Parts: sequence; structure tokens; C-alpha cells
Amino acid sequence: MIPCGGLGTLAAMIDPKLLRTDATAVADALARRHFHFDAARYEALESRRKTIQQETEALRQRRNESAKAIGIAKGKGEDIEPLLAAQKTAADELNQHEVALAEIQSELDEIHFGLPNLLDDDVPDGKDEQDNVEVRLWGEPKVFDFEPKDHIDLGESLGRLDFETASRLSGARFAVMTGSLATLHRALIQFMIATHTGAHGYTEAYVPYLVGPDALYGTGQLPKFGEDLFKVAGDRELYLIPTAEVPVTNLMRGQVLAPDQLPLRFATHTPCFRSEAGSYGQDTRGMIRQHQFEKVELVHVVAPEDSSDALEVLTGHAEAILQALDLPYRVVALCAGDVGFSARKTFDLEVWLPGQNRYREISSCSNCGDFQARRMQTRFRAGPKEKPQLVHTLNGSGVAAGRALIAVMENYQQADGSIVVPDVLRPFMGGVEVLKA
RNA sequence: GGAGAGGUGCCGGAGUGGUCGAACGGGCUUGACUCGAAAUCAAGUGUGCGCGCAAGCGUACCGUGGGUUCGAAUCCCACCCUCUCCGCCA
Repeated sequence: MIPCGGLGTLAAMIDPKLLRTDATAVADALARRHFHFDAARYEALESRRKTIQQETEALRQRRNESAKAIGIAKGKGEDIEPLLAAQKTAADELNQHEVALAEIQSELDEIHFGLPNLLDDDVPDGKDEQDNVEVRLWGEPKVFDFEPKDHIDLGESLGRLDFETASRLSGARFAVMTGSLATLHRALIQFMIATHTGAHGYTEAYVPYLVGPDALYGTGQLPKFGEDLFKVAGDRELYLIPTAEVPVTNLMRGQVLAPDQLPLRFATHTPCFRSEAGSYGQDTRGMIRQHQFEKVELVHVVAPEDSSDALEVLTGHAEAILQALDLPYRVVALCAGDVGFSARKTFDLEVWLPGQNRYREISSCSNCGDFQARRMQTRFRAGPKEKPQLVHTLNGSGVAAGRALIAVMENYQQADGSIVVPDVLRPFMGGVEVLKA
């Protein structure tokens, strides 16, 4: 049984009305993602559900009426034995229907929770990363008059980055940083939070790093992507957050917001924990892909008509960080096959890494539309007489701190292996202006 | 971790097996009164799902999940959360 957090019996992700009225259209739309949705099977299940539900409700109606009659008869002191006998058989029939209904409902829920979000019309077609479309380019890769090193060589020769010790403590995909490099890492986080809460007007949020399954269903990590998560041992079902998107977006779970509360904008720094199952052999060297990394996450909760603009604004806020750090980057629009499960449209920011001689993802900004809101039952009421309607949610990294650190190291390196601290980070560096061995 | 109390609608707060989606009070909305406001009076005021053009009707929901019963907000079990006291602790 899929938990819905007591927020309704039929929490789907795509609009269930659309599914019921036009499953074929949904199947066609999802085909762009190269996702196969068996509309015929769904429609068969759905029509069975409808029949059984109507029968069940009719039986319940009779049961309720009879039970009431029994109560009245008893109150008058009449003999209720014959009534009870009839009720008993009716109850058995009802029970059978309820079991059948629950079965079909859970079968439908499984389908519902497995469907990815519908894409925005302007998401480019394509199969994978190769087909993503560059939207704009900022800055130019710096030309070095020496052979630039990668962050691993730089960090290790500075004596402040240590993968060996980390692996003794925790195995592969962890890092230890010490001294000025650890400070530089923290300075990046401080700078990002300060910028977003200051110039960009975000509210800073501090949130739990361990969350229960309902939160993960809400944002879409569960039920399909459980293998990417670290589940902690203990008597409660808790997971380490893979991104602050999970606790922050779920802040409004189950709420009906007033229109003057929107838009909500949160900036949150948290560590993120990812099992990286299925990425064996990828980025095994260095800090690019770690089980634990720090990230500043931006979350918007907006009225439906505002979400398209909000995605542009949100992406711009992430870009502002890279611009302030003077790091060359490009913005790419993810193609249909590469957009994540919960998103309807996504821009990735890719920063230039001289050590790898290419652009690498440092931020991912997504408009999830009403997809997460429906799962979380987060709504707002446009007016006192209006019905509650689903909000739209957006999230984006603003930006990933670990990868930002790599980018700063590689872009600000000098011939002698030292690293110049970018101007905007100096207020957070306790006087250090250059990282030296 | 130990002991106790409790979780009901926007809020407060009744309700310990039957006609309870839920008394009463407050709030809010609308109407009446008023030049206007206050006060007063009257009506209305949850969400999901199903059927229906609609009005409406039905069904589910009283922390969550199970169970008992012809019938559960009310009884039983488990879990979660809140509060008070003790212990411990950043």
C-alpha cells in the first residue's frame, strides 16, 4: 500500500481527471519522454474501478440506512433481531466489494505514482544529454599560459584535500578537506546564502536532513527512486535527504495557503546524500560525484500562472552566483528524454572546468508545475469563495557548493599551484587571499 | 529513557456505540437596521471522490494505520505527535 500521508485516497501526480478522460493523450505526451504508458490497460482498470466503487457506495448507503433504522427501532424498544440478520448478510457483501475496491485502487495508485510529469510544450525533443539545447553562454573559458591542473591535483598538492583518509573512514566517494580549502568551501556557501537572502529576497530555511517516506513521495523520489537514497537504520523509516528540495518543498504539505502568502521563496543550505547506485565507474576520481555534498537550494511556491516566469527568475538567481564568481558557464534546456521525473521543464547550468576542459553541471532548475503540489496536497485559495487549487513548485540549486569549489579551484589556479580567492568570497575567508601549499 | 495527560472543523470547546459532518461559543461571508460605523437580528460558512446540465443526491474523512460491531468521533491494538514532571544532553 502506498502511503499518502492521510491526505486523500487518490493522490496521483498527473491530473487524474485528464487520465480518466483522455488516457491516450497522456500516453502520447509521455512518449516524448520515451516513457511507455499502457493507456488501454489503464482505461480497463479505471472503468472497473468506477463500477466497483459505485456498487460499493450503493451498498454502503443501504448499510447506513438500515443501521440507522435499527437504531431507531431499538430506541422504540422494538424487536430488532430480524433486522440484524438481514444486515449481517449485507455487511458480508459490502466487505467483499470493499476488498475488491481496495485492490484495484492500489493497482491504480501504483500506476499513478509511477507516471512522470507531463512536459512543457517548449521542452526540446530528444533522447538523452546529447540532445540538450544550449540556451546561452556566459563568459569565456580562460586561457592559461600553463597546463591547468584539475581540482584533485590542486587540492592534494596544497595538502588540503584528502580522498585516502576519507575512504578509510567511509569508503569511496567521500572527501576530507582541511584548512583554507575547507574555509573556501564554507565561504562559498556563506556567499550564496547571503546573496539569495539579501539581493534576491529569499527566506532562509533550516530543515531536517532526515525525512520520512511521505515527504519523499511528495517530491517524487519515492516510490520509483528509492535505490538512490540512503535509508537509515532504526525503528522508524527515515532517509537522508538527497537534496533540500525534499524537506523545503514539503514545508507546505497539506496546506491551503492564502494568495497573499505567494510567492514563497526559500533558500536553504544542506548537505545532500546520494547512494549513486548505477553510476559505478562515472566520475570516480575527485569530488564531482560524492555520496555527501553541500548545496544551496532555492525553492519557489507560486500561483500556477506565475510558474513559467518564476523558472526564468530562479535560473537567473543561480546564474548570478556564477557571474559574481566570474565563472564561465552555459545554460542548457534539457531535452524531453533528460528532464527529471517530477519536472515539466528544466534548465541546467554548466560551469567551465579547465581541469576537464569542458562544461559540467553545477545547477539544475526545474518547474514542477502542480505535480509535486498534487502529491503533497499543497493548495491555495485565490479568494474567500474560491475553491482551493494546486500551487506550482519550482526548485533549483543555487548552486552546488562542492562543484562550485571545484570550479573556483580550477578557474582561479595559478602556475605555482596556488589558488586566488575570488573577490566576493574574501569577506568570508578570514583574511586569506590566496591558497598556498 | 521513566511517569502522567491529551490529539475533534478557521479558533476555542462539547460529544464514551445508533437519527453526529459533528452541540455551544468565537471568527468569517451575506442580508436587515444605520448617513456611516459599532451593537443587534437572520441566514450561510470544510475537503476529496462518484452520479447529475444544474439544483442536488450519495460516499469517505473527528492524529495515522489496523481491528471489533448490523452500526464507531465514541470500544480494542499498534504507531506518530503535543503538553507536564523526572533523568540525560549540544
